[in-house]
Amino acid sequence: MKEISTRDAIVEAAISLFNQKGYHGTSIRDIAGLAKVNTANISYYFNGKQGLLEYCYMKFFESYLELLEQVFLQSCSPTEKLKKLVDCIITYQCKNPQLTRFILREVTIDSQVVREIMSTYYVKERYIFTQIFEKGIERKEFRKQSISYSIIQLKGLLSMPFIHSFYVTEVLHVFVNEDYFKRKYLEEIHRWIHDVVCLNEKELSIIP
Amino acid sequence: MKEISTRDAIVEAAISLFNQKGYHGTSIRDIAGLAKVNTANISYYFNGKQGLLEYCYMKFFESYLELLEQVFLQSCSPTEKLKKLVDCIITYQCKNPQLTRFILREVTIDSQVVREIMSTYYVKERYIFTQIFEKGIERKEFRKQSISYSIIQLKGLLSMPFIHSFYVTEVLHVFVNEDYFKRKYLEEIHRWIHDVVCLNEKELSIIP
Amino acid sequence: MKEISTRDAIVEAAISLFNQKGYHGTSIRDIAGLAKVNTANISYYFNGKQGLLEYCYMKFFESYLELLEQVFLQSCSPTEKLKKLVDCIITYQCKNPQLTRFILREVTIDSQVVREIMSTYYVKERYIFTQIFEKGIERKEFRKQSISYSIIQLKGLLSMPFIHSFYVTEVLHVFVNEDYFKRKYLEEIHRWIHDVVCLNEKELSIIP
Amino acid sequence: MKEISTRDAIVEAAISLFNQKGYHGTSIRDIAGLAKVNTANISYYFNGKQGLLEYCYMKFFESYLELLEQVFLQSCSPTEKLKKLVDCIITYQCKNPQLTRFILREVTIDSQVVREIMSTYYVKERYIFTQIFEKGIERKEFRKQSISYSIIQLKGLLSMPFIHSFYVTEVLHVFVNEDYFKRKYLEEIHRWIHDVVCLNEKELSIIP
DNA sequence: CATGAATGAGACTTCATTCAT
DNA sequence: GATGAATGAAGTCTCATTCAT
Repeated sequence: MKEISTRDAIVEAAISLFNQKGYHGTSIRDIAGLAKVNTANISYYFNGKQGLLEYCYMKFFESYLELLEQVFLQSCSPTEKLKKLVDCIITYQCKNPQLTRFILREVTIDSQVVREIMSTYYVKERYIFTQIFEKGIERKEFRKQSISYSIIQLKGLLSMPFIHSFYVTEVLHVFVNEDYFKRKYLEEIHRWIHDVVCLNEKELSIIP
Repeated sequence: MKEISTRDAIVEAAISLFNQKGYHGTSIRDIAGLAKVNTANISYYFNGKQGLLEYCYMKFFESYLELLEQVFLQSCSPTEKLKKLVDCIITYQCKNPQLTRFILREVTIDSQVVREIMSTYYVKERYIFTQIFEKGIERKEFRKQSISYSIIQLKGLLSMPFIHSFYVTEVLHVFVNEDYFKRKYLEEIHRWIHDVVCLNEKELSIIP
Repeated sequence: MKEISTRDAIVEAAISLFNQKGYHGTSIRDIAGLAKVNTANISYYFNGKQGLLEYCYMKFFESYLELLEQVFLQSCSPTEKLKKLVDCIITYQCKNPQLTRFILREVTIDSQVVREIMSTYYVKERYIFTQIFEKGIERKEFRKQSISYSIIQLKGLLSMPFIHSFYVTEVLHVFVNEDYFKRKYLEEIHRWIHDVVCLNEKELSIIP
Repeated sequence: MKEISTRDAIVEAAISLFNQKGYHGTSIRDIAGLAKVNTANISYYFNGKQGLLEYCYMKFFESYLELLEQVFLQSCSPTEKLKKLVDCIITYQCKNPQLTRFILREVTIDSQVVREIMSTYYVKERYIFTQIFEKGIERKEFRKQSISYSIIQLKGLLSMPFIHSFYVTEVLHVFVNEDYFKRKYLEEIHRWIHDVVCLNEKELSIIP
């Protein structure tokens, strides 16, 4: 069996601890301790703690956006595409709950790196969302709506159970890591898409 | 003019900095510097940095829950009550955007204090939400639904623009602190209540 | 009933805490807290923590030396006088065990104040001891001996149970504050005086 | 020449300063300064100031008790054994006067660590003393006596010149670090053993 | 590739003291 | 005579990083 590499051990430990205690609340000693490697390796491999954080950002956003783009390029109706996108994101986040939570939290703090992420990854993400919404409205599948405000809602729905996983578990007793959650929650978002984003029959019938 | 007290100056500075850089990313020197007071005052008044954090938690949640309870006791239909509650929360959060963001972020990190908040304030909040949803379902104003999953969505919608205010501003160019935002976003949540939470006519007509 | 004065409350608290935790290990807040007075009073009455310490030194040594001098002036044989002195010192120390312990410990640390105490009080004490020993030797009540070395022994015997009261209680289960201890221990020192300091019959008989 | 290790330099400096100014009166900056090393090394090697203190305790008591046990296991008469023990202890203390003084003083302050020392090292020490005294009494070499009270006296004699070395030097002009002192003072304690602890001929002749 | 020693910077806290009241 | 606010200094400790090995 291949032993886990020092590098990977560090990343794994870092994600776990950044998730639990936040970036600033975690020391590289904690990380090295959990990963059972020497502290100096963190500087060696990632050029310091900051570098390790940036690596985590990259790890998350590179895959995340690749996923988005892949779905975006598929040819299907806007409604279908939006649903697929949502499935995809929830699936990705369910697979990486710790990384997701910590990134969603950390992205909340203003810093040079975060600004760069905003202006690259998040702008791309917005582009994709916007395109879908615009096409949907144009094709009369979607209700006329402020796309920005719809994105706010969508992102709220998509991130809530992950960033506040602690609340969801402790207070609502809903377990995000169970498969049941994923299916059920996707249904809920699909309903939101159908009832809030799309034109429903009632409204349709009003239009002459 | 009344001079601002040392104590209040500290709280104000703390909220601003905790919001910007996170609790762990902020030093008491930063806080004391911004508040233009001596560092030792933080220990003097709040029994240390941790105490200052706890004071902020209390400051936020005490008012927040008082608000919720006030609305909860009003006598009106569940739909009305839910709308009023949402208005109330958004108004409160708009008035205290920095405090809100930092609390929403910090509550994400597991710690003894956060567990206590979960088991007091958040449990009360859930109780209020649950009561309203149950009454709404009972009275056939609301669709039959999993209340927990509805709360997840609602809280996602309510918190998103505040916790991710940076994203909302920089990427979507929506300005949370403008009055326009509040009116517009409330409309959106009302729509969610109407289209997703409530029984709409279509469904009603199906029921014999 | 007369209420205990602020001043006295401070002294009492200080002695107790200096005894327990040492001078440097005690903060004036601790003292003020125990005495239930405001911290500023310590500076007010004693001109700071250092002043309070010096007051304690004085309180101990003034009475101590007065006692010694009183006994010294009595007219009786050197052996009797030495015994009386010992009784007196042990009685004094038994009455003020906390003060005694803390002074005996603190006097161990080199500082300006301690040097002054050495050169006043301790020099006087030595004078008294020396006089008695010299007279005793001269009168052939005492064995010929090095007075300095005898004083070392005597002071060791006199201070041990007080400075190491903790050890005496915990390890040897001898209770210094009981009246039995005082009687018993005085007997022991009297025996030391009789068997070690004095010329005993055997030796006497050798001398022609 | 072998360079002194950082670790050893710290210990040496600590002993010197703890001796001079007491544990609480010494700052780690002082220690690091004297040892000419970085302050952080103290936490690095000893896990904080408290850890350094505990190391000093161990350093003293481990050797001390090893010595005692070694002597204890020799086969000779109780009187001889007691004398050897005393020689041994005085020699050890003369070799480490600073460490001895500071330990004897610090052990005077109640704390968790001190309690542990009492219940391990001091209990062992008492056991050894007690065994010797019991055997001595049994064999009629020693006078019938309260062993606890004899131990108090013995320990008083053994520790006095070290814990109060400052007094001994300044007031009595006896120099503990000279070889003459050691020989002379041992004689004195031997006399105490002979005249106070042992049965002397006079008393022997009384017993039928 | 990996380690342990060592460091300088900076964080939090406590302390003794002062001052206006 | 007594108090509570406020402070500057100092103390301990942790942190991220570097370097020789």
